[in-house]
Amino acid sequence: MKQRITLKHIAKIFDVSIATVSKSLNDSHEISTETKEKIRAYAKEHHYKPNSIALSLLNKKTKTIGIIIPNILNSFFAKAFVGMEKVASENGFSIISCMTNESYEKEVNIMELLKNGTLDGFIISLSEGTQLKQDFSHLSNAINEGLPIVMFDRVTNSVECDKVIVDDMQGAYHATEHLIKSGCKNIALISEIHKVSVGKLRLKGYKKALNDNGIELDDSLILNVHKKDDFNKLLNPYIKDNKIDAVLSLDENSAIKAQRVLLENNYKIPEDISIIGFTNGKLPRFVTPSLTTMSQHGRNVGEVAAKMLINRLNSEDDIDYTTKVIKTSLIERETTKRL
Amino acid sequence: MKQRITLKHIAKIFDVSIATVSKSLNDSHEISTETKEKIRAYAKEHHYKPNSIALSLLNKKTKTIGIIIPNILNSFFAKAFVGMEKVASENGFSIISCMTNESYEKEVNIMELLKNGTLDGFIISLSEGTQLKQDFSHLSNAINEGLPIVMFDRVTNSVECDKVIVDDMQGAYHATEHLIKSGCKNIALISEIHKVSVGKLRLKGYKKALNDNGIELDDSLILNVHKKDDFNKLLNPYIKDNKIDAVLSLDENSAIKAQRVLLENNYKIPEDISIIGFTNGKLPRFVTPSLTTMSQHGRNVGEVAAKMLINRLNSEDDIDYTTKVIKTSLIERETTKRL
DNA sequence: TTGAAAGCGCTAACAG
DNA sequence: CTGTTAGCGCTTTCAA
Repeated sequence: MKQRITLKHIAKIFDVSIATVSKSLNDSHEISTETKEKIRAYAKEHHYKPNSIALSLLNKKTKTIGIIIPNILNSFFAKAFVGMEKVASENGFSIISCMTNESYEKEVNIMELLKNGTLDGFIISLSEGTQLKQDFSHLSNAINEGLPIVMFDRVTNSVECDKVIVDDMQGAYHATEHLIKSGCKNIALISEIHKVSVGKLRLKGYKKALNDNGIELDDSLILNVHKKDDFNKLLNPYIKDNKIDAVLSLDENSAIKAQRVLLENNYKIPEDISIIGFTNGKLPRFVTPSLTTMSQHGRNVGEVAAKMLINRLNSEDDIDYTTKVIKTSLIERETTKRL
Repeated sequence: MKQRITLKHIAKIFDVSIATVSKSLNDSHEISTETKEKIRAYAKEHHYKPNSIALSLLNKKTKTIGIIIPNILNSFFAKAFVGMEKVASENGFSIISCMTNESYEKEVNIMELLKNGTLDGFIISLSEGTQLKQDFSHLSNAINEGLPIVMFDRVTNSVECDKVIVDDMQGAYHATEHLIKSGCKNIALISEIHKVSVGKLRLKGYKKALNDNGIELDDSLILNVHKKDDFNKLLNPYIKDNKIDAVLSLDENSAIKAQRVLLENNYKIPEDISIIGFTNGKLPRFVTPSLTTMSQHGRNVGEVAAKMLINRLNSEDDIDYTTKVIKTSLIERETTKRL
């Protein structure tokens, strides 16, 4: 195992000072072309690489950003992550990533751990636990300590910072209206995410769409479910009495689960029952019949978030905080009737 | 924005030396309880955090590992990533992650970039480009420079290092034999990954299983496809003449794509045609009929890989390189007949 | 054109 | 018990 080569090594070789070597490698005009060339040649040949830890210590900048997401197995977050990684790497930033698994404690611990000088800033989507607890001091502390934060998707008004969100309410409104226009009147709403901000906003959009279209809200059609719930049992009451003609799912999984149950009960989709889901991963595309979904453009969300943070980090002066809204779009597939 | 608080600050406050403060906070017995307590109290109150960049420079250890994967949107890699993140965080390591998008150049660039002192070691699954080019010098260089590497899943014999692999050949063998035992004789093999090591191994397992069971290999049943290929066209010749009674897919997507086409052509699954796929993400579970797959236990692979690297980093003396093999297991669902 | 010195934040050996 | 010093690898005055 070779020792990593440092300025000191090179200095010794040529019997010059460390400063001379440093300046040579930085192509300073202070140094004679001759020395510069021999030093640079040597450095190249021996694959000299500046130690970025030393540089970080000196510059108080690490060119690294922390990305904190609830769960990378969720395809929206995965896509957002891909977008961030792309933008970061294009701009010479590295990414340190962590998953909270929806836990407030993990989120706080991670942030405490990473507020140790290794990062220039954070991009975060709040954990469910945090949105329940409504305690954001770990975030505001970070900002106070000079670590800028960009929040995306799951955000809070209680912290002032840059944000990238999806037009959740508008998206759900649009989806609901689409179902109504295609003739559906009894639209069940299924959600695994009623506890987080985006879930609440989407619910609002659903209600508003019903209202605007003169359909009375039937609370019994709103199903707040849990990941492990048995969809068969859940949906049975609605299926038996033909109570519903459409399902709007607010999260990634429940649309697919509902679809399975409906198919098993020999419903024709979309003739008998239409379905629209949120989050446009592989699942909706490959399922049979393929699922109409609201795309949240995860990759785009990620790109924008990373750009916002990097802009702030690269700029000298303070920039006003802004919130960018990414438009959702309805991807029509086979679980909805054509208008 | 508050300045980050340093030992120097605290030293000035109490008019003691920096060393005293350092020792106090490290609970050195050299310091009087009195001073120790007042200094620690102050530090706590003001949320003092040691600057880990400075510590890294001093210790020449960053407690950070780099994870390089082809693509996080692949659910095997995503699961492996989750496993690594878990183990790393349990052991106080941070993770810097990058995606190569299957590109050799990106892989090399990333590694060059990260060989700058920010990392203690790498965990990598080779990009398709690298496996095609068969140039691994960026990896062996890293090892020579004292950066240990653990390779997982897509590995190469050309580099000596720790490895975690899946028993790909055995897995494919098992899957093929399962199909044979359930009465299938004409088993089409579809693969998007014929260019990478694991794809080749799985192909071997398929061939061996046929051979061991007295079925002659029919090369025309081996379909090397590309992501964007139209599966309808691809499968048509086989479907038309009833040439196949089973499909074994070696990658994550093609099983599902094949299933779609077969369903559209009114085949009964598994009665007419059985299907087995590789990689056990959400897709196979939620699809109708649900898909029998070989699970590669991605999370487990990731955990083991991270443990291997961390063990090596934490241990003083050299450890012999080892290769761990994670067993695949067949998850029987609805696309195969019960034996 | 080159070098000496200071400093980024911290620890550790050694002195006092 | 406390402080001084040196040093991790690097850049940047300032002096020679």
